[in-house]
Amino acid sequence: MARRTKADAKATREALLDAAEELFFQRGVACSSLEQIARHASMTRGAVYWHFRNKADLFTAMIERVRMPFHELVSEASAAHPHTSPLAAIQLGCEYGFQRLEKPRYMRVHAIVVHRCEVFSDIDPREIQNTMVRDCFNALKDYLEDASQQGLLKPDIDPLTAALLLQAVLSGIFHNWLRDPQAHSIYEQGSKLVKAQLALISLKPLS
Amino acid sequence: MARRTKADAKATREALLDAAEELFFQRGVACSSLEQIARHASMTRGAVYWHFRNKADLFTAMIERVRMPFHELVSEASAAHPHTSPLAAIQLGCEYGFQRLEKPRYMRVHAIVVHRCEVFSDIDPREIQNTMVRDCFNALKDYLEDASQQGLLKPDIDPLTAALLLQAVLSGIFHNWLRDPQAHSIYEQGSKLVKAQLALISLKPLS
DNA sequence: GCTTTTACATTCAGTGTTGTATGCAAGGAC
DNA sequence: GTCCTTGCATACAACACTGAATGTAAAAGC
Repeated sequence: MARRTKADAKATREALLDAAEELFFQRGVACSSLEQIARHASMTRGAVYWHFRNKADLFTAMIERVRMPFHELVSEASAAHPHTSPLAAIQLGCEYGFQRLEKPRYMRVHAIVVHRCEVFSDIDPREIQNTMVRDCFNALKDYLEDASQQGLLKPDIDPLTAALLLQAVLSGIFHNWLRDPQAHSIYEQGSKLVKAQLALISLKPLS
Repeated sequence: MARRTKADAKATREALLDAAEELFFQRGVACSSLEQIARHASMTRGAVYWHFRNKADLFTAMIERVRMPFHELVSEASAAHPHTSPLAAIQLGCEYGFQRLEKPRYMRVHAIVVHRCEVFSDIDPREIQNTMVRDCFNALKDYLEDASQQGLLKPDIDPLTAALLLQAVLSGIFHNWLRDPQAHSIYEQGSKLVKAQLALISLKPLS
C-alpha cells in the first residue's frame, strides 16, 4: 500500500490512539488485542508496532493526551474570573475540571484508567491516579491555608482537615460519576456538592 | 492421588479461593491464569474446574466471602453500643467498616475489585461497586433523615445533600486508602475524617 | 533522478490459555 | 463387601496473542 506523508503518519498515530481509546473503553485493556485496535483504525498491527513499542507504550501515550494538573485548571479559570478568593478559586477550578471530564475523550480515558485496566507489564494505574490525586490535594491545601490565613474558614476546622475532606469529596464525586457517567452530569452534581462542602467550612456565605 | 473427604474438598475450595486472592492481588486478574492459581494452591487446574465453572465463577465466589452491607455493620455496632443517635450510628458503622477493611482478606479483595480487575466475560466490577455504594448511600440517607427529623442537623443543610456529601467523603477515604494501603490506617484516618464531616453538619457537638 | 528512509503490510514461530474429555483411586451409602 | 459417586489429575485440541522478521512502495533528501 501507499506510503503516507509525515502529516498522514501523525494522523495514523492519532487514529490508532483513538481506536485504542474506544476499544479499551468498551472491552477493557486486557481484552483488547493490538490486532483489534489496528483493525478498528483500519490499519494492521504493523502500524501499531511502528508508532509504539508495545501495548504499554500505546497505553501511556493515550494517557498523555488527557493530563490536566489542578493548578492549570485554576489558572485557566482565574484568567476568565480574576481577583477571586481562594475558596472561589477552588470552586472554579473544580467546575473547569468537571467540564473537561464531561468531554468524551477525558471521560473515556479516565474510565479506562480507573475501571478498565489493571497492572500489566510495567504499568500500574494506581501510580497514575496517585500523581493526579497528590497534585490535586497539594493545590487544595495551598488554597485552604491561604483561606485560613485570610480568616475565611470557620475557626473550628483546620485547613489540613478541610483539605483532606474536600479532596475526599472530590474523589468521591469523581468515582461515583465514573462508575456510571450516563446517570448524571458530573458538572452539575459536582459543582453543587463542592459548593455545599465549601459552604460548610467557610465562615461567610460564598459570593 | 487420593480422593479427599467432604471436609477436605471444602478446604480445597477455600485454598483455591485464597490462592486466587493472592495472585489476583499481586499480578491482577487478567494476568493470573487458572493454572497459576491452581499451582499456588498446590493443586491442578482440574480442581479449579471441579469447584468453579470458569474464572468468572471463581471471581464471584471470591467476592462473596467479603460482603458487608452497611446496615449489618451498624447493627453489629449498635449491639455493642445501644441507644445511640443516628449520627453516632453512622460514625460507629463507618468505624466498624474501616476496621474490617484493614483485615488482609477484605483489603485484598476490595483492592482487586477496584484496581486489579477489568470487565471480563460477564463480570463488570463497576456493578459490584455500584451495589455496595447504593446500599451504603441508602443507609446514610435513612440515618440522616432521622437525624434531620430529630433536629440534629444544621438548618442550612438538607439531609439529602448531607448524605451525598458524606457518601462522597466515604468513597474518597476508601479510594485514597486503597490506592496505597500501606501509607496510612484507614481506621484512624477514616474515623477522623468522618467525625470531622459529621461535626460540620451537626447542630451540636457529637458526644 | 537517484538513493535512502519512512510507514506501514504480511508472514511466521513460539507461547500461553481455555475448555473439555478422560482416567482413577478413594469415599460413602447400603 | 459392593457399587456408584466424588474429587481431583492428566492429556488434548483449539485458539489467540505477541514480537520479530521480512517485504515494499512511496516520500524525502540531495
